[in-house]
Amino acid sequence: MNIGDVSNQTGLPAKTIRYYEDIGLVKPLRDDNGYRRFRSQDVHKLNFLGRARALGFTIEDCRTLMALYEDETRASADVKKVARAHMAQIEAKIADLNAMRDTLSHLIDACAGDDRPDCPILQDLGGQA
Amino acid sequence: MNIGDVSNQTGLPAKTIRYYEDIGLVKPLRDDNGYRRFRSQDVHKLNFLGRARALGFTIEDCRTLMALYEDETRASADVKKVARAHMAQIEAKIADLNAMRDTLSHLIDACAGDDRPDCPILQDLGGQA
DNA sequence: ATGGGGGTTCCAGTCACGGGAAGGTCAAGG
DNA sequence: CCTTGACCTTCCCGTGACTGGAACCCCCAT
Repeated sequence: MNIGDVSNQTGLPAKTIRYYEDIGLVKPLRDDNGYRRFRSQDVHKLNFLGRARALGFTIEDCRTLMALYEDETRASADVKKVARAHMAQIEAKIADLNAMRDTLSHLIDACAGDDRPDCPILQDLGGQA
Repeated sequence: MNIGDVSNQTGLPAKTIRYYEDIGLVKPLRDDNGYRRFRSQDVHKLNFLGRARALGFTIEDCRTLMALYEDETRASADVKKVARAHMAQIEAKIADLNAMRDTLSHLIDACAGDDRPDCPILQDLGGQA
């Protein structure tokens, strides 16, 4: 399989797949003409990576998870630890964003949104809250 | 005021303040020795920027908001528009993160987290959901 | 004179790619 | 045989909003 087919099958852009090879996440073979040749196990790996990335794991997390995936003697505790650390990050981010949203929501509600210059949003940013 | 004092007053790292000058958000004067000299209006601007950034506005949004802030003839509608667009982005991000968190939460709950290799997290990532 | 705590510039790195240039390869059609 | 067009290759630059660090200057106190 060439990179275009793999891209279609996995939904990952060809650029991304090349990048993943660059950083050693996947190691396709090469044809005589220099084209990458992907085996089914490569495609499987890429699907794994795509799903992990979709869950927000960093590339380094993905590397760790892949290693665990391929290690038959792994302990599921190690996987869970990575997942929990990541979820903590996500929850922290959600909390941040919720705080922003709440503040913004109040400010937006308080703003007339007409052609006059008075604006509680700018007042708040300017420090006269 | 030198940059260190401004940094203390605004809570912004000196590096960040220099960066804001670089991209034209603030224009402090210079002393004869080359040191930046910040007037109170510069400090005020930096506080404005700090608050806007804390609400998650991009630098470009900040530039726009600052321009509106300094324009006495602005229409509050323009400010509100920027704020609403930003809030939409935030809500989209929250939705994404909530979806990730929910999926992760289920997977983490399902994982024994012991010394055995069986792991529903890896199974899911591997495509055997 | 020396030490320490300011300040300055500039360059490189972050993260996970994306855009685009310049060029090689392959299969189909005229 | 030639061309066209769709592939593929590498390489380099840009993203956003900074952060770290090197190398150097300035000023005051001891």
